Amino acid sequence: MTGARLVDPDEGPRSKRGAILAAAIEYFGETGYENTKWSAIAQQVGIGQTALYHYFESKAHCLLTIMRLELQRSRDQFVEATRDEKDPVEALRAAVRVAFAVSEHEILQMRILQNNMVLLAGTRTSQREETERRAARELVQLVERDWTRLLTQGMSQGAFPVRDAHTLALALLGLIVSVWRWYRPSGSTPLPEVRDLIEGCCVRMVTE
Amino acid sequence: MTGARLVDPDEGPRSKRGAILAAAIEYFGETGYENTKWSAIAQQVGIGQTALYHYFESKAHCLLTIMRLELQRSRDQFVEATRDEKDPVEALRAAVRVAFAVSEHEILQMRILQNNMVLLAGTRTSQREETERRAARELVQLVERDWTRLLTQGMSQGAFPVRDAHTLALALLGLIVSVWRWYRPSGSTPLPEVRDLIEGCCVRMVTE
DNA sequence: CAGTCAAACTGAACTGAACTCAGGTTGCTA
DNA sequence: TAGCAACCTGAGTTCAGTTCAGTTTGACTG
Repeated sequence: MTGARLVDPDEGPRSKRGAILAAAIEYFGETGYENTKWSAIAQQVGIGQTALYHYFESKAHCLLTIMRLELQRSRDQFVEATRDEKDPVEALRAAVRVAFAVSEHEILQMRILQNNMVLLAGTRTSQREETERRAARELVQLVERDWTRLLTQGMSQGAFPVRDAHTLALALLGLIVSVWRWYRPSGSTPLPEVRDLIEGCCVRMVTE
Repeated sequence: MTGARLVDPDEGPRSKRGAILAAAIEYFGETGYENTKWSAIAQQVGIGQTALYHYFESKAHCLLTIMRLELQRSRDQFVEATRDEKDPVEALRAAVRVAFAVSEHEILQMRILQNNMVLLAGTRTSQREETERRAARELVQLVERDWTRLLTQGMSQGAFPVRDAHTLALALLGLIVSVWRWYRPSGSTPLPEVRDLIEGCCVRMVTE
């Protein structure tokens, strides 16, 4: 476990960093990043707007932190779920299932991640923002490599027909994360049902 | 053909609306919506910033127009490509192929659409923005219904195993449009290759 | 070919949300 | 109980998007 909790271990006892992140996840996830006022988060936490700058360099820095934390968490989960699974098909199934084993807060974080992916492309002007951005980008590439490796291993073992593993990995990832664009806990299809359908799709996409 | 050209038929001969849309697609697509200054588009077109407001109520109104136009165009293409195709599998293949039969400018528009989908969720305060937003949302729902119908028909004909057609349609759509998040014409994998891979994935997802 | 009018445009001023500044307060540690 | 780092604040700044109050352009009419 690399560790991706909202509460950093090395922060003071009266720090509101965790509370700010929690409030930001709520607002950014429900209302959207552009649509939520930075000051609304301050109000929710019960501090003045300017106090936010004690913890984050900017609104974007906060967003990037949320995205990086979620990437870290989901990657850790992937690694743990697939580590000692020898059978490629079972490894793939485990990877998909763990991607959908999320709390309501984590659903919001995935949504935030998907809706603001574009932020990871261009470089940031401020120091700490750029650091978070690079870390997040790095994690995205790691995740892509993880999935690609899972596929190449399956192909070399003969479990999957040989195809462009990297592009196929991007396709699998695209399919899985696209769910967070439309899925709502209040919706008509429960998550386990979605999960099972997507799991089947992923397996069929790769095998045969 | 419903018609989704950049140049509206009922606009004056010295109108710069088309030029503004073209410039906006370039900037929003390459640099991102938030990252491009509204005034940069004015400069590109060769007018003052305030002249933009003669054509669009706001920067967001321009963006929503671009998104609506692209939705309209791609839906028209889908309808035309699948209209008189009886075989469900062939209809599916045709739908996927036409989704990837796009110009470079249309690739940018698809990217813009994907990166700003979140805008279609919340209501807009200004009149014309809200009109465009509703039109775009309506089109999204039509597209989802088109794909769902394609699947239900295939299922009732026994060409596809019976599954939750709507969720499966969302999955197919998610898979296809996710390509525009990472695909670059300058990248290593050419679009026809991507198209063939995705086409195969879609067919395998749905059949068997 | 002068007059008219709507379309097209402009510079200056306004707005609001993100952010900076110049300090003030709190409570843990020694 | 003194020091000091973490934590916080109100007042002010910035800047992109937007509004305002007109001015220019050119197609069409009489």
